Amino acid sequence: MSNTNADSSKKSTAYNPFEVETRLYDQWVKAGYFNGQADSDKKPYSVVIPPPNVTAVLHLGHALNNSIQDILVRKHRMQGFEAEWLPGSDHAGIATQVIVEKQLVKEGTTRREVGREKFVERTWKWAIENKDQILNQLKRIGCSCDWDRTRFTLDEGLSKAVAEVFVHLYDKGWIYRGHRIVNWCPSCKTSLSDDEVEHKEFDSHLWYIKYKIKGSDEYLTVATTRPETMLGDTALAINPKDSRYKKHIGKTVILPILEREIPIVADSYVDPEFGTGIVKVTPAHDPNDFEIGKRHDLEEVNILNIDGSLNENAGKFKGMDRYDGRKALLEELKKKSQLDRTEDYKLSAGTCYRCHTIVEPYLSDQWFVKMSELAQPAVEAVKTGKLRFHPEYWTKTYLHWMENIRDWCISRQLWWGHRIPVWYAEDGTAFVSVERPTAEQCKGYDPESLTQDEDVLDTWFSSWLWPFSTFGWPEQTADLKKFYPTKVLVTASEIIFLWVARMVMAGYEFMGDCPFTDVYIHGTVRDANGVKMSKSLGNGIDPLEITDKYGADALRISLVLATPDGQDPCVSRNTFEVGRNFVNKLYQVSRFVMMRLDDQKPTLDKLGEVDLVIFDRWILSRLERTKEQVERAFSEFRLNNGAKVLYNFVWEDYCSWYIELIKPDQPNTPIRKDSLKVATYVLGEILKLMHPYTPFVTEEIYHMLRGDDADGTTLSFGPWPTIDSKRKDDQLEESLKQIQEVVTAVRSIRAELNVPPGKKSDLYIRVDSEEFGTLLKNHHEYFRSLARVETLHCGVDVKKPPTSASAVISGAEIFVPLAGLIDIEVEKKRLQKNLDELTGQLDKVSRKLANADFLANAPSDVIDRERAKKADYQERIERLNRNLEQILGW
RNA sequence: GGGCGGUUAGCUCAGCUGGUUAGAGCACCUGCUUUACACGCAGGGGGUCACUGGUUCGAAUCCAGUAUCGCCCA
Repeated sequence: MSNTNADSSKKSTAYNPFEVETRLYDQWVKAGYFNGQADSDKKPYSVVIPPPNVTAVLHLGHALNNSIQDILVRKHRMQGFEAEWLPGSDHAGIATQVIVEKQLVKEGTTRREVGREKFVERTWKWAIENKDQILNQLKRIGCSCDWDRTRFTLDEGLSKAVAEVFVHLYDKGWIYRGHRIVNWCPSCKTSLSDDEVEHKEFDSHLWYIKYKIKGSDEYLTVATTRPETMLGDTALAINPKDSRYKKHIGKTVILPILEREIPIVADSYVDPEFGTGIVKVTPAHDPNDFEIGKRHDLEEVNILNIDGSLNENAGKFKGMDRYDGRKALLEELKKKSQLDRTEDYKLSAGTCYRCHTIVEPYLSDQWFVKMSELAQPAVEAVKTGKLRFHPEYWTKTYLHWMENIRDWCISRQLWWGHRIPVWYAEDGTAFVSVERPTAEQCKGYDPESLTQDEDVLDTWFSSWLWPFSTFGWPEQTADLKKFYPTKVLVTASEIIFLWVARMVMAGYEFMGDCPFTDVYIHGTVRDANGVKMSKSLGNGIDPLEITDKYGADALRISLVLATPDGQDPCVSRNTFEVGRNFVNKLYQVSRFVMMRLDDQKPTLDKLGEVDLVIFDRWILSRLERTKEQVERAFSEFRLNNGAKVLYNFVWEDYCSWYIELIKPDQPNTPIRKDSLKVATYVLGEILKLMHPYTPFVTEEIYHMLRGDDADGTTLSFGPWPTIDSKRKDDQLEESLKQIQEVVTAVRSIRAELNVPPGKKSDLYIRVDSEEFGTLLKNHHEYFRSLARVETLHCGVDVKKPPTSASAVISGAEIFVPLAGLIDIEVEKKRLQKNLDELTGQLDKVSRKLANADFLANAPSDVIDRERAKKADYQERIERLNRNLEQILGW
């Protein structure tokens, strides 16, 4: 911001992504690059998108999730796979219904007033208007989805799949209707599955209530966190082994306020340590009490309406909200002296994952899926390695849940969703069928007189079929044949149970095969303070705002660079500068190469016959190493690593060293022809390796370099760089490291002694070996401008020129004559610092080598290495000392 | 209460099967209108690797425990 003046005085050549990105994306879609072909001979690589809710707008979590998928899909498309990335969205039963209901309330009406048919119609309208919003936003960030195959969980085909699955499981006896305690959200007015409930801690109290024993003046005191449920108590329970209360078993107590007489029962569920060791039993409002009630044949008294208010069973509290009722009831108990005491208590309570209201355990008739058998093959899949999690440790979480799996409550008291395919006759006889039963199916009953179950199915009951219902199941389509099973599922950890595990079960049950082989779990995006981004906190960053500001490529690569394996990325607005800068760097170096190419035709895809100098061979060696590391990163699902490897290779090896090395001393002198070919070829490989991460800028540069018409030229189909290990040369890389050390040493001297950058200086190097000397002499034309060298003197018996600054590196002594420029104090400090460092290291290594145990036990190559180190340190210290003494003599 | 993960430079993180001079990016300091790039170049400062104990010739790395933060499950 402070250099606005500099910006305006010089025309900026910075990369401008906006025009590029929209233009290229249109081209790609028009050309059909993203459309998977079911009849292709290529091996499939298919991925289904975790369908975002129709209610969702794009947030950074989506951006990260979909960037990762796009990177994987694009890479495999380049590798020659038939890539298919199927997009879509899910109808999000509760969330969507809540939105439309709110609209109705604003209009002064309710869904019941409007009626089911009209309400569903209206919700559809809303869904159609909104369901493409987030998918369109994904286009902005460059996702290469097959848009022609976009699906919605309420599409006809997918709905048919849901009904088929319901009937299939019902026929197998794995779907049943039960009178059970479920999690009830009084705000959404529906049941929730266990996995849709989030437990949170609250500061609350433990209330001690006194129950009078009938026919006595004695009281029994009970501790409870939910006093209002007392109104539904139908017993007190004690542990049969609890000697304190044994004598009361079989007696009855009088329920305060309602004055109902209820029994005292013995049940081993009761924990004598908790509270007073006596518990109140409310079978209709607590899952454990429900079980106790079953065992003791207790009455179930429901005291709540579906909105959480107290019903007629609550006596004088009828009509009050549950918490107002609690207050009133406590007042009343106090008045009657039946509230013994109140203690502070940390309460863990379930909340609705959609609206965060505290859920109530609620007794009702619901449909359940029996899970134990379904889970078996899903457990096997992981144990046999057929299904792998990345990072691997998620396997444990998955298995733990699978092995303790509980039945799944799938009915929801909503109107928006797949209506349960069950029809009832007036006498309650139920018929389960994909469509309304025919006369034949419901023998004896008039099909028209049947009424369909009022409830709809859990949204996850449709999304667990997503990997195959989207490809046409239950029809045996060509798509299904080609693209199922999919390859990888990419998601955050929050929905491993809700979605991933269930998909695996459905895959085995209905397709006979695991729906994917790899599950890639990435972190959840947090803000700079490590707090989860959320709408309610308002700490989110809009990915489109970032895209507008920095471009989609910058957004993508920044996110990936910021996301460590399996950990949560902490992201702030300037996180994205990293990617923006990187994209620009790539663009700038490409501009440079292009300018130097002039009319030469670039050799982007292969190197051809070239005469290589050492630096050419070096960058080619580094390139191969980079390819290997990138490939490894992909195979291990460590995209973050892959991005870092590319970042370093491009910035350090390619831009800072290679391009600078081959740049001629004088401006406007052409670069050595074959080195330019190498530079161009390496750039081409960089573009390909980076294309999955930053598709736009790489494609744009590719077009620019080729100079041909953009149409029909694309990196989308590769070729993906292949590895040529023969080009790797460890020794060569070592030699280059030495040259780099020389350059760095000279630069360091010049910088620390404040030599004006424009002033060149001579360079004297005393080398230990002729070999090193020859290497430096033969190539000094290349590095002399990097070190600002006027004349190089190099050899085994070079003498230190008077008043020169010095540096000591392995195998060489470096002298820079600086008559009149040298500050003795500064130079002394420099050398002394260096000396101190080396002395410390020598000390360490000497002690090691003086240790007889070390010499006896360590492998010989380790010992040799330590000895070599020691010799090197000694040599360098000696030289530093000599140089220091000389200065002192000045 | 059970399980999982983290704790390495001011910040965000690398560091694979123990032997590296503990690295990178950002931030910071110094210098620079150097032939693509100030969204840049060069140089530099900064870490008792959470703690304690153990294994080992040798531990950031392996083991045990403690502390602390986070997530999941109950």
